[in-house]
Amino acid sequence: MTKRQEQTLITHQKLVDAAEDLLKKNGFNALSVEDITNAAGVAKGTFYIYFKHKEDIVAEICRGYFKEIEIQINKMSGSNLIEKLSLYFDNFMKAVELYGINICREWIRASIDPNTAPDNTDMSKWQYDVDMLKNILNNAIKNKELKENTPVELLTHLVISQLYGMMTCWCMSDGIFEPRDWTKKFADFQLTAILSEYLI
Amino acid sequence: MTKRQEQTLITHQKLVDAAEDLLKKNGFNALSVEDITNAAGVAKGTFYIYFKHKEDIVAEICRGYFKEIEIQINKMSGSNLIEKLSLYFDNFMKAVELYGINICREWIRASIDPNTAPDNTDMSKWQYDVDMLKNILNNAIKNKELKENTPVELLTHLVISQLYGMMTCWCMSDGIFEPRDWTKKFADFQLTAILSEYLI
Amino acid sequence: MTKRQEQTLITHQKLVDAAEDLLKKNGFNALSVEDITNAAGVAKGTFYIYFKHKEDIVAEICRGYFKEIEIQINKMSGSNLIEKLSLYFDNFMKAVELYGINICREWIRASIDPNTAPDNTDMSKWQYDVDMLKNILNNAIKNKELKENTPVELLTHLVISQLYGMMTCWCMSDGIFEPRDWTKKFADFQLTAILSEYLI
Amino acid sequence: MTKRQEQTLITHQKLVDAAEDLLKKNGFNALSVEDITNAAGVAKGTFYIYFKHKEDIVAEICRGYFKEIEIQINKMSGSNLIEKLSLYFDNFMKAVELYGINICREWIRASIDPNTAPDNTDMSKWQYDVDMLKNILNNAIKNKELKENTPVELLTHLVISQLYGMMTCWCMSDGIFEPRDWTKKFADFQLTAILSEYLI
DNA sequence: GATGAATGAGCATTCATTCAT
DNA sequence: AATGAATGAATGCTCATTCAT
Repeated sequence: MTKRQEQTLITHQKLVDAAEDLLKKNGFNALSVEDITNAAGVAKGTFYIYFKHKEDIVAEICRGYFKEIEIQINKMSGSNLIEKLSLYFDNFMKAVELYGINICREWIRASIDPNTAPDNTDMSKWQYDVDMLKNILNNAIKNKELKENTPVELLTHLVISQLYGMMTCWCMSDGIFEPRDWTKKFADFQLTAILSEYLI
Repeated sequence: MTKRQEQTLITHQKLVDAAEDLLKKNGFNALSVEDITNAAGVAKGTFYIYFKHKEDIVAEICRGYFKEIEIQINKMSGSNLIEKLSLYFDNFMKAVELYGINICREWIRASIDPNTAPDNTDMSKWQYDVDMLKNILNNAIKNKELKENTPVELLTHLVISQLYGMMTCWCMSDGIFEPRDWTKKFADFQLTAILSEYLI
Repeated sequence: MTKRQEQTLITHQKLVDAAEDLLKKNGFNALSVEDITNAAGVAKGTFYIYFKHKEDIVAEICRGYFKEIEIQINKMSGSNLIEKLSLYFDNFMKAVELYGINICREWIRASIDPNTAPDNTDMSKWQYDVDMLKNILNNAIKNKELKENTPVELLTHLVISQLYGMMTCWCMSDGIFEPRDWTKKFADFQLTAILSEYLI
Repeated sequence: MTKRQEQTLITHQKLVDAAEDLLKKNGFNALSVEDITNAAGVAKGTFYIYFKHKEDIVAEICRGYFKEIEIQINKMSGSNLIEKLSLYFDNFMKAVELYGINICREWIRASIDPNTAPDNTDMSKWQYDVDMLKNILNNAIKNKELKENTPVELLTHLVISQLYGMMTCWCMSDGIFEPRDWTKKFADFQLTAILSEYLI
């Protein structure tokens, strides 16, 4: 890599780091391009070399988080279905806690708001999660862990909405609600109840 | 009531109606005080006679919706616990669909965002729901429908997060996800599994 | 008129005067809303109470000038055709000189540039002048000063383009070219030559 | 010519061609250095190796057009004065039509605006035209086609302002006004009237 | 000569809120 | 109570130009 390419990466990272910091501290509403560039120690115009719109840097930050969760999930290959789903839940919520309440608020806000990212034609995080869970359940059918007649779509939605509900309630309670405790209980408790009928 | 007091009520209602309309049509981000007063047919300054801050009118609109839900719930007094909770769910989601996606987005957005309503010292909608559900469960214990050792807090949170998760996913899917179908399935299916252990 | 309406007129005038001053001094390119409001002694936002777009104040200024010319023209009713046209020319150019080179530059610039005024659906100044001249010639035909077969359109265009050409050359020469001298010579000289064939 | 010098010429031409294209398509206001370099397929910085300022490339483009007109004029040597001037007019307007309305708008705009080209110490196009016409008339005096007492300056200005007026009106009318028709009529008609007194 | 990242001044426009009338 | 003019901070984005590589 040439020195120039290196510099480019560094500047890009400085911007992302600064934006992430500010996002964690103050949330999206208080995020301005000028604040980001000031914090990153570059000129205002530099921002627009790397991002076409203000929203794009937020999208990139979120994408980074999603990637990490995905990596975690893919490591869980060996275990059985309930363990897998429990781990999925736990990873999701661990991530949620790690990122902090403002990032999660932004995550929900952006997912809910259709006008957020003009160029963000990526599949939404929500759809992404739906697909990933469906995949896990379909694989379980293939592996004879679940019956053929399992209502994959229905179960997926129940699980997903529980997951997003946990996160949403956590944000609403301003962090008082303890997501991982409840998540664990959900897994131990509700997941078994839901799946029992279809487990082989 | 004097004629003046009447006029006051009328103007207040005109403002609320106009804001509600705009909120449903365009969502919160596109809502400006000027638009509201224009639509209501009053001067800009009049708004500030009735509401100290822009957010306050939104809070009032949401409060109206919550009230309606509460009234529905209170009518359900006769039935047994599972029926009651099923009805609660159904009413909640019926309301969600009725209000439309933009109102719900605003509802979530406002619930999530701590900076929304400066003067809104009301208990949050979320806390309100938590308390109402706890109440239902506690009453069920008193009425000997549920065992004494029922983990009320835990069950409440599981149910609430499922409820808010449904709504959140509905908004995220831009209305594709059908909340009432899934809600019904949740009630028939998951609720029984969760409660069975504690039902007397 | 109430005190309030008076104040409105005053502020509006302050803005127009300030903008006109700056336009005369620096031309359109150097004209910013902030400069205008600073010069007018009002807040930046006040500008947008009176004008939807920056260009609109320029349009209004120009409209003011056109109006004045029109008033002059309408006073000339008694005289014969050549006198009338000479006076028209002279008034036009007197106005040009009075307004100054920057106003005229803006006038030409705005007339030439189709993207200038978003809301300016007014007939263009050029078309306005064309129509006014046509009118003068048509009236002369009615009054038996000109033959029936006078090529009104052709003469109008020759005269108009001479008029605008004078103004344009004046701007190009940065004021060195003396428009009124040349205009007078044009009238004495060229106008007679052009019209002689058609005069009765 | 070395290979390097060749390359230099090629890059220079690529820039000019790209700028000319964009100018014709969108006019000057929409012309940015980045657009030019993108269209030319070179880096942004490359532009500043060839042109000190953005305006300079426009000046060069216009200069190219002027050169062409000049070449046309110089071919006309044999004919008599009226024919020569008619041809001059016709060539001028043929060029105007050929270049298109956006180039002409820019031409006028640039001629009118004194702040356009910081380094452009060239004689202006207008002055250039004035001098060329004066030259033609002075030569006619020398060749005994015109009387000694012909008011060269006056006639020059009348002719030039008619010429620029035609072009200006063409731009103002957004191309509706047909310059070459009117030009021909001007030549047949007005030119003779103006000159008749001085022709020998 | 070529590159393209970096600069930073510049600018139109929005909008919640105040307050004199 | 009602008005609507006035405020002025806030902000996303553009773009000509520079300069290290």
